[in-house]
Amino acid sequence: MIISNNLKMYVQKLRSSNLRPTKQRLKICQFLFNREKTFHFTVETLNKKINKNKGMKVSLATIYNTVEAFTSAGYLKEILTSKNKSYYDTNTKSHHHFYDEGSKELTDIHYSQIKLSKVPTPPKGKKIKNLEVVIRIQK
Amino acid sequence: MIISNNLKMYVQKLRSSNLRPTKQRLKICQFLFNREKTFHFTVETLNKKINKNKGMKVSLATIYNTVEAFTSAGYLKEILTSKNKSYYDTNTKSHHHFYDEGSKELTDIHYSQIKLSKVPTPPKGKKIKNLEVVIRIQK
DNA sequence: TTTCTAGTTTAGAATTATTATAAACTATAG
DNA sequence: CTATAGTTTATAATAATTCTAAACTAGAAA
Ligand SMILES: [Mn+2]
Ligand SMILES: [Mn+2]
Ligand SMILES: [Zn+2]
Ligand SMILES: [Zn+2]
Repeated sequence: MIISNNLKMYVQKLRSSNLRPTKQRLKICQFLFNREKTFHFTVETLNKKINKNKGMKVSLATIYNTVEAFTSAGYLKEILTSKNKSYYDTNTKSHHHFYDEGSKELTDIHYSQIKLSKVPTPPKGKKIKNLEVVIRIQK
Repeated sequence: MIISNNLKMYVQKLRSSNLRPTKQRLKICQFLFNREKTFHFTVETLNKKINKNKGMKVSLATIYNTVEAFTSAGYLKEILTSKNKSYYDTNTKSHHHFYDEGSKELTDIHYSQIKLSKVPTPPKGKKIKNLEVVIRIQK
């Protein structure tokens, strides 16, 4: 895969969600999606990594806006683990996580690695939106 | 059960955890623990309910301090559900929850109501701290 | 190509949840 | 009763996030 091809791909991807392919968004796309493995992050860590090298600076407000836009568009998934801080995941498929309370890091658990053989029915009028497990681990 | 007996009980309970039985703490104990069913709350809702009636006012700082002290003492459990807001539970036994994204309310699921027939081993050097499931529900 | 405009970026202000500070108050040991 | 460590409280500080409004820009239309 060649970088320029990726760029074109991201332009398509953004356009298809009615998001203009700005240089900020493309930079964030390259950073987030041009990788082999799942990436888990907070806005704070993403901001640091995006603005580490001396290229064009992306403002913190734009990082927030973009993460929100990408989540709405289905390119990112929000993972609820930690109180007071939002975590995001480039793996948008349904899957589970380990959450390390020490390092505060998430690790994927493939969906098939956890089997829920008994699940309660939700209260009437309500349906299950999501059944992903977060297993808290520590030393 | 008579209120005055409860009061004595809470005095014991607090003393046994090296917490002085102040009138603020006893008021919060009465409110939280003198009830049949599990109570789920945030600091915001607890503060409102404690200070609704025209009795002695308990400051927000004390609500925070007390919830923290009771959680450390094992009288309350923190439930991680919502980003950016801490939820607490008077049911300190290991159990699961429904979390309604609309009403933002928690409902207990008894531990036996969910069966995890396959659970991955944690990364080496790490152990599972907690395996409680939060099932997100919506209309 | 230039023009127009809605969408976007940005710095900074505002908001929300929580924690820290430090002075006044109080439970309780002696 | 007195001393003192623990507690409460108003308020300030911090952290994460959202809001605001002005400057900027992508891309449609002229
Ligand atoms: Mn917070
Ligand atoms: Mn927050
Ligand atoms: Zn993941
Ligand atoms: Zn519960």
